[in-house]
This record gives sequence, C-alpha cells and structure tokens, in this order.
Amino acid sequence: MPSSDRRARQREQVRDRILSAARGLFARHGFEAVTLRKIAAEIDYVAGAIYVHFRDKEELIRTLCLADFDSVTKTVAPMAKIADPIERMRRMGRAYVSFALEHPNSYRLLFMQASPYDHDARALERRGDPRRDGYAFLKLAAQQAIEQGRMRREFADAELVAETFWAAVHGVASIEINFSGDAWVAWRPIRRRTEAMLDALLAGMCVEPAKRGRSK
Amino acid sequence: MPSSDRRARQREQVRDRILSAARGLFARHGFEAVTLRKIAAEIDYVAGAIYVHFRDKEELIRTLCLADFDSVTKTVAPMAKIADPIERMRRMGRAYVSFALEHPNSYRLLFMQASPYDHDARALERRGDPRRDGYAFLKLAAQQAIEQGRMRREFADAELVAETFWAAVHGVASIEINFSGDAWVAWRPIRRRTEAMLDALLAGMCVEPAKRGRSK
DNA sequence: TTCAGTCAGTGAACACTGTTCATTATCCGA
DNA sequence: TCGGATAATGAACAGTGTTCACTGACTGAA
Repeated sequence: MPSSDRRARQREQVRDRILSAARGLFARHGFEAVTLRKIAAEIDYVAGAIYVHFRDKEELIRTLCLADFDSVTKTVAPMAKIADPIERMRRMGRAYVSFALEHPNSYRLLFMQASPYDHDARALERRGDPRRDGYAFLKLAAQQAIEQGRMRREFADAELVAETFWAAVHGVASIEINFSGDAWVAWRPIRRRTEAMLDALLAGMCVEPAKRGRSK
Repeated sequence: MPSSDRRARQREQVRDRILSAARGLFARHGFEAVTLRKIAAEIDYVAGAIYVHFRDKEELIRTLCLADFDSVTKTVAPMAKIADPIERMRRMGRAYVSFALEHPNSYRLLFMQASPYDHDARALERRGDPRRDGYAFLKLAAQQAIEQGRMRREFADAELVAETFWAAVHGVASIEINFSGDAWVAWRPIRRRTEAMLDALLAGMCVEPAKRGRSK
C-alpha cells in the first residue's frame, strides 16, 4: 500500500490547495461574495471538483473557521500560567478582541451569525475541555475568582460571570467589525474601548477595586 | 387633482401591502430565505411588480428596518423623564435588549451586519437629535452622569462611556439572538444576564456602588 | 504485462435567485 | 372621446450552489 498512500497524500494536497485559495479569497472579499467557481478557477479547477473534497460550500467555510477557532484557543491557552484569575480574564479579553480584529471574516462567521456548530462533530468534541474550549477556560477563571473570594456576593455563579464577560468582549469586538467605519458615532480607538470595558466590568464584579490594567 | 390623489393613495396602498407581506415573511423565515417571488405571491403579484415601488430588495428591507429603528427610539424617549441619569441608562439598557428579542430579524439587520445606513438619507437626518437618535440620547445620559460627579474619574469621556455601554448591551442581545439555542453553554435566563451586565458595568463606572436595580 | 476497477475531475445541466424590459391594460385629465 | 402616463405582467438574463453521466488516469491483482 505504498502507492495508495501516495493517492491519499495527493488527495489531501488538492484539499489543501482548495482551502488555501478559499481562505485568501474569503479574507479579501467575504464569504458571500466569493463563489465556488471563483475558488475553483483560482487553482485551475472547475466548481464541481470542490464537491469531491467537501460536502458543500458551508462545510468548506466551517473547516476554515474551525482552524481559526483553534487558533484563538491556542492564543489563550498559555495564559493558564497567570496565577491571578482576574488578571487572566483581563488578558483573555484583550486576546479575544485582538483575534476578532485580525480575522474579521472568521469572527463574523463564528460569532456573528446563527450558530454553525450544532451539527459539527469536530467542534462538539472540544467542548468542556479547558485546553481546547476557550469558553470553558474562561469559566474556570471565573470559578477560581469566586473561590478565592475576589468576587462580590452577587457574582457567585461562575457560569453567569463567564457569560457576561463573554457578552461584553463580544460586544466590543462585533461593534468594531461592523461599525468602525460608520460616521454616526465618534468612535474612540478600539484599544481604549476594550480597556474601558474590561476596567468597568471587572471593577463592578470584584470586591475590591481590581488593579486597573495598564493598556500595554 | 382629486383623482390624482386617489392614484397616489392607491399607489401607497399597494406599497403598504408589499411591506406588510414582506414583514410577516421576513419575521418568520429571515431575510435571506424570503424571496421576492414569495413576497409578491403573498399578495397575488409578480416579482417584477415590487420594482415599481422599491429600487431593489435591499431598499425594501431597509424601509422595514427603519420603522423598527424608530420604534426603539420611541420606546426609549419617554425615559427622558427619569431624573437620575444612571437609572435612566439602566432602563435604556433593559429596553434595548427587550427590543432586540422582540424584533430579532430587524435587530440582526440593523446591528449585526455591516452598517446599512451610510447611504440612507432618512437615517442620517435623525442623527444627533436625542429625540430621534437613541445613541445621542444615551450619550446625553452619560454626559449628565459625569457632570453630576457620579462617574469615576477614569470615565470622564461621555462618548467613551456611551460606546462602552452600548457595546455591553449589544453583546448581551446579539449573543442571545444567535446562541440562545446552542447547547455549548448552559445559558442563564436572558433577564438575569441582562441584569448582571447592567449591575457590573454601572457599578464599575460609578463612584459609589450604584443602587442595584431590582429586575423589573 | 495485462486488465478490471476505483475515483478525481469535467462540463453540461438543474432549480433557484435578484433584476430588467418590452408589452399590456387601466385609469386620468384634456 | 381621445392620448398619455403608469402599474403590472411574463419572459428573459446572468449568476448562484449543486448534481450527475461521463471521461481518463492511476492502482492492485492476475
């Protein structure tokens, strides 16, 4: 079976070329504007050929996003070393917003439209494991903050704290992605908006005024 | 010109029937799934007829959304009577989230994708007037809170405070719309999540612990 | 070496989308 | 009564994602 290996390797190589071409086009023009025919043309193929490697356009997109999703988690994972859970949450918040700004298209698909994971086994198997599931990682930090008596008594539910924290940074990130170019509001720099949110939210949750993070 | 009035009235009547049929279908199935042919069929017309009354599908959708947009503002406007600016912000936050849950499709289009207002004169003329522009109304409350010495010195920029506050409630609302049905997270009731966000954020911004609002 | 079978890739089709346009039918003001 | 404006039609168009009978090259066994 040496040559059947070669066959499989070639197959994967084509799959990767499709993914790579798609990623480039999607990043430049967005998911909707990029057509399967254009992706295929980019690597001198025909639209139908994509269906040999992916069930449909959605699976192609999901595959790309899942990779980005993992890259968020990888960015966040090293923060496990930060002992102070509050500071850890603050850093996670910053990293989360940064990710959103660096991969706006992925972020849009992952977090700004109806959940695409429900039927994706690859995503579901990551769930709950703090090393592979960013949300679980955040919840763990909240849990530790509560156990260490750092949180006010109203914020004794780690799940609720994590949900609220996520909503806050998601709000900052998604508004930046959609409206940063909009003249309606005199937007302050995204960096300052992120810090203001983290400062206010953590100060409001913690018993003692949390040390304000210096905006790097 | 009595009968040319009738002509105009009839024209507007058809326009309204289109809008009404479209609103119903959009609310049930979302903007993308509803096709111009289905809207037209609903009132025994043909797709092309819609173009007599609207430039294209986008203008039809924007017209519907603008009406909803005004209804947010109308819901919020009576709150001008609330003397305490902090309490006013809290109430506005609640009303904002409620609006999002009652009109998820409009909310999606208004606030969860790239800004559709930039070239809409009808929207631009409302800008800055606190009675017609919800954001200006929020900023005014922030401004008053600052002037009354209720905010910590870090939060002396009304624009930044308003932007942060909006981001927070938008985060709560948009996550609810997209992920409330998702099993990944053990979601607490939306009411509690809204209150937790308002409590934490306002407590973190104000000098003295703001009176916690009792949820409704 | 030969030969059957697997299977990646093709190109033409399909159903559907938003949009356009010549043509019709209707009503209005003169 | 007539002539012009115009709302509505239905067929068409270009483009979408997707399917499928077909080709042609490579593989593994005889």
